[in-house]
Amino acid sequence: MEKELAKAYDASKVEDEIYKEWEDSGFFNPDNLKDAKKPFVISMPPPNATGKLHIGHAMFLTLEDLMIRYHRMKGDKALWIPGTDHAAIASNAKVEAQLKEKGKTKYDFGQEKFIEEVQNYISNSQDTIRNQIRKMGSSCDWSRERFTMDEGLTNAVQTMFVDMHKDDLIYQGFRIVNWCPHCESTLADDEVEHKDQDAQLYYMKYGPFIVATSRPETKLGDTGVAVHPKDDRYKEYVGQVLEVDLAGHKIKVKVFADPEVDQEFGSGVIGVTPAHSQVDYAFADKYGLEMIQVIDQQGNMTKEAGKYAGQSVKEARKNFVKDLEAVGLLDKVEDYSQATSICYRCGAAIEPLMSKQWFVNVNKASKKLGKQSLKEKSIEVVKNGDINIVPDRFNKIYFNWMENLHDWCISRQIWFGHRMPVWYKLDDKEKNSPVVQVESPGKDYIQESDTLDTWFSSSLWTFSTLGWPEKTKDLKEFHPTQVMETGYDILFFWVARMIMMTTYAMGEVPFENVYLHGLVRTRDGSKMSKSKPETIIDPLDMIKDYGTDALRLSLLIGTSPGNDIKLYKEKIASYRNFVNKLWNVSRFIFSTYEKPAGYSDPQPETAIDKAILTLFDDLINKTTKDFDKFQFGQAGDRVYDFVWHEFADWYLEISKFEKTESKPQILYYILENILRLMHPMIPFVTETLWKNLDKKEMLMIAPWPEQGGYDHKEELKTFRKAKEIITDIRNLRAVYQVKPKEIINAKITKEISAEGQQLIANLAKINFTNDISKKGSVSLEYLDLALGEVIDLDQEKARLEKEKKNLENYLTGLEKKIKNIKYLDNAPPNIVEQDKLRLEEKKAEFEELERQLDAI
RNA sequence: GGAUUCGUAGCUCAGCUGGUUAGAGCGCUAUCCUCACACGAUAGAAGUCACAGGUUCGAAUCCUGUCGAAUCCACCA
Repeated sequence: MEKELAKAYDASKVEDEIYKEWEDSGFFNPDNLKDAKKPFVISMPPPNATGKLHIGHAMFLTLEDLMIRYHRMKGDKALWIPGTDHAAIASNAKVEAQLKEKGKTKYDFGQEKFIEEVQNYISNSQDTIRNQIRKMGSSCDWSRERFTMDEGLTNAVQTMFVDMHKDDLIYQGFRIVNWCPHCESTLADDEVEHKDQDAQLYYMKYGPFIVATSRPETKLGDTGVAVHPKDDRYKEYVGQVLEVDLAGHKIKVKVFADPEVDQEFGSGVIGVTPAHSQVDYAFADKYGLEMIQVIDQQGNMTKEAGKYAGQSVKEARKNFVKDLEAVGLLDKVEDYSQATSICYRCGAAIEPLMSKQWFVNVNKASKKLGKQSLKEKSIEVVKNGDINIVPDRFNKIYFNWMENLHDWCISRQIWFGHRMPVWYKLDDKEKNSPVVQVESPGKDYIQESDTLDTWFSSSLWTFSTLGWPEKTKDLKEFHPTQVMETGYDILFFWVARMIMMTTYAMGEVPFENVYLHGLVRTRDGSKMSKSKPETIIDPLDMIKDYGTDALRLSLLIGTSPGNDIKLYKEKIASYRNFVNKLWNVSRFIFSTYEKPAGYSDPQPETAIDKAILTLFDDLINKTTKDFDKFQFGQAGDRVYDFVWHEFADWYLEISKFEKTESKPQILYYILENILRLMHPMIPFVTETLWKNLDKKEMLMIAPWPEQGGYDHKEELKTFRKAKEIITDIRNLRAVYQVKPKEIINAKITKEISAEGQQLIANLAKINFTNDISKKGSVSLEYLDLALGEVIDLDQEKARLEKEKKNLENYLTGLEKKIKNIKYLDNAPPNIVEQDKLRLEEKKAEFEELERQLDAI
């Protein structure tokens, strides 16, 4: 023992120092784990380099660090690769917002200068984030840290693009895409959110029809009218081309019949606007309709919109409706709830627009994928078990999404992001003849100004971080990775795309297991949001107040894979209390006993010794199994219970009077192995306490505990029985308000071992004597207790009667069960055996109760 | 319109392939500043496991339906 331990554990005093020792040791880097062979690799989901960590990050850092530390202790070559994501759209938006505060826009800077601004901003955020990851105790390999826009990863992105283009899996296409007028960029289908909004449905007179629409202004670009083939109301018009006058704006529409049309909705007539609706575009394709674009990329009306040209969509709608009304073309307006598309980043309404973009073809068979498409391959590797998703209900969700996947639009019109390796001749204004290669083809070429979807680069994350496309040693040794741990909210955005891109590029899966955690929510179950700052739990504040270990436990215990958790201060505080309990257990052991020689193989002497070692063996076994099955919450719960309610509450208390040579051995043995078992969950306090064991090596690389081979079932039973008797006596004391210090006389009425007597005497404050006064005495199984004058015999009788009744009911049920022939025929023998034993035990208890009642 | 999850003590949740009289933490009640810990100790109260059926010797656990909460997917003008 070097120094006295403080009365209470102060996390803030030790955590930074301990982290530095870990980091300096070099063991975060698996190359320094000398005897380790089997790789265990996790690629850290790279946080967006846009600000600071939130509680969701704390969640994944806790879970991933737990797995990494567990495997490192098990002797695996544990590698956790950290990194950050450039988060193209988010970074652009953040910096643009900052500029706006200064009254400027990105156009004041120009693309080059603006990108510099973004880079400055990102590099600041990265520093913050690195420190915060350290604060959580994360044992990741900083020497391998990557950034989605560093040189290596940029090379990977461009190489991938060129490869896929060669294989026709990336192509340029002119079609309807999701356009966010606020971000001024395209979005992928899954970056669009659908929300029901209160809207108006306008019924307008439209030639011979009435057409219902929520967006009247788009009707200016109509080129078709769709009705149902069986709708007799409109039969005569099908096949005709009509000229329709919309308050002075003339359009030509071709009438056609299609079974897709719902006769019940609106008027049963659809005005078809191919340039501004996905559905209508499909119609146009099928029936050969013209396309007229009436809305531009800023969300304003084009010159095709006639007198409304230049107006915003909103203005145009108002004015157009007014005009319709003026000439009596507006039939009626109804309120209804409309499923509107909004941008998942900024919340602006999405405009479906025609545009030339780059796409990943998910349906085209590829030689590289054994003649399967990206989609088919991605489904296959999950179906055949190459990838295991935890919890498995997400399999279904994954398959459903994959099966319905459309081509992925990967080009974005924002300035900051990966430039595409695409070049056009200077005079190719329409961008019709792209040259796809990493290097510029020559001076008379300019590079495509669009950038790539952020998820394109992150989908390469597991292998680009290991050096791909170079054939590096790391790539060979550490890919595929073992676990991808992330939130279920990015299953599609990220996990699915990693599977798609990695199976193509590497011919293998990116990871063997996917562990999906839930979202951290507020106490009432709502999402923590920036608009309600009081609901946000800042991990750094919690670390300051309660320590990192307490925060980590609060994110582990009581959680299960895929399920959301509610987090609040009181919860974290209760785990702070646990950490302090562990601290004081250790403090007691260290200050009471010198470290005994040879304690790693303790020799139990008493029944209690044997019982606690048996329980502890079981704990080691179950914790290991739970970790292997990703049941971290359960593992935490179990260890918590053992430490507090078996080891501290009973064994430690017993060691205070049952003085044997075995005690210091066993106390040190169990304590040391508790520190090992709990290290992956609460690394700081365990490593700090470990120092008092004077070990050569740090706990972080100490071997994972193995069972000691203690299996003393009889002694365990004795221990349980003793606890029961002691609790019963304590209960009586409480009921009759015997002073805690007062010693009760008792006579033994059945055989009871000397060890048992000692336990009862000390823990229930009993003095054994044959001379107890009959008055005010009560009989308990094994004992007659004299409770002095305090006892109320009537009250005691009533208490016992109640207990007897309970037991009687239970016994009746059990007896009936055991006599049931069907039960005997069907139940497994061990269950029957168990029940018979229980029946005997309870019968004995019942008889004892009767005896006690007679005595009163 | 498809799909999923959840509904267990006042609150937050465990309970994995059906087998003790259903558990924990917080809160609550009572007694204690007992020589590791008041971030503590001891004892206790508290649940028809949403509801209704079914399968089974046996159901909180499996199946069906109902009600309630939430989430995801989807091109309803």
